[in-house]
Amino acid sequence: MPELPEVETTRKQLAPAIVGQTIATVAIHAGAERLAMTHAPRELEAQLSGRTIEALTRHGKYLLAALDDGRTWVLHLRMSGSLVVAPVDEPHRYERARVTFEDGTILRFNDLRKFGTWHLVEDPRDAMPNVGPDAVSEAFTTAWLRDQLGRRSVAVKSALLDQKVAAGVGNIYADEACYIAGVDPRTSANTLGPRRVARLHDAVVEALERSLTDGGTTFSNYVDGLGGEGLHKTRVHVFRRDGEPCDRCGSIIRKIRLGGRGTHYCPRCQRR
DNA sequence: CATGACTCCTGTTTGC
DNA sequence: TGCAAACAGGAGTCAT
Repeated sequence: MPELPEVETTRKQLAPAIVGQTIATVAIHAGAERLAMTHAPRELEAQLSGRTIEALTRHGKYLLAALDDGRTWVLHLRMSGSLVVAPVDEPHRYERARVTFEDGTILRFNDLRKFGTWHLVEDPRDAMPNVGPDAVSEAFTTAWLRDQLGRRSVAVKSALLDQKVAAGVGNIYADEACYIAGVDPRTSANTLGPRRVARLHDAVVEALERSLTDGGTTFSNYVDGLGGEGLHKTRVHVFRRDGEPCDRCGSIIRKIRLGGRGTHYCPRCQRR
C-alpha cells in the first residue's frame, strides 16, 4: 500500500517523536511472528530493547532506524502496514507489534495483511537487496533509467515497479508517471527512445513530489504517522479512475491487468 | 541476468 | 440475495 510519498510522510511525522528516544520494551504479538525476519520474535524484542534511535531515514519504501550500537532496524510496511505514534493507549484491531519508549511514547505497527517486515542488521543493504537508487534522490538520473529500461523487454510500467530501477515507485505512481509522460504502460521498456525515457524520468519524480507535498495518498487503509489520511487522492490523474473522463482530453480512463497488477491509463493521451 | 507464476494474509469488491 | 472468485498501494522464491 504505502509507496515512497506515504513512507516519507510517515518518516517525517515519526522522527520528532522517536529520534533520540530509548526503547524500553518491544512486543511482537501472537500471530505476527513472521514480521521478524532476522531473528526469532523474542530475540528481536530483546535485541531492540535498551537501544536508542539515533536517526530515522528512508530508502525507497524502507524505513531505516539507526541504533546506538551501530546496527540498523529496517522496517517495511508492504501492502497494508502503518506506523502510528499513539498519544493515548487506544487499541487497534490490526496492531501486530508495539514499541514502548522510556518516556512512555507508544509506537504501533498496524498491518491487516501481515506482510510487513522488520530486519535488524549490521548493514542496511543486507535487508534490501535488489534495491536501486531512491527515486527522489540525485542518484536516480535519466541516464540510469535509460540503462535499466534498455535491459528489459517487459512493459515499461512493470519495469517501473522493479525496485532495482526506481526504489519507492509502486502501483499508484507507476501509473501516474506513465500518464504524465504520455506513455502507454504496455510499451516494451527497451523500445522507448531517449527523449521519451527522459520524459518518463521527469514524470516519475514529478508524480512522487506532487504527492509528497500532499502528505501521500489514501485509498483504503493507509494512515500516516499520526493516524491521518493523505490528501493526494483527489489529485491523481488515472489511478482507480477507470470509467471517469481523462482530465486532459476527456476520454474514458481504462483499467487493464498488466503483469498481475491493475493498470490505469488514458487510451488517447498515452501512446506506444 | 530477465521473466512470469506462485506465495504470504485478511478484508472488500465483483460477477454470476 | 447469496456465494465464490477475484482483487487490493509489495516483494521474495522458484522454475524456466
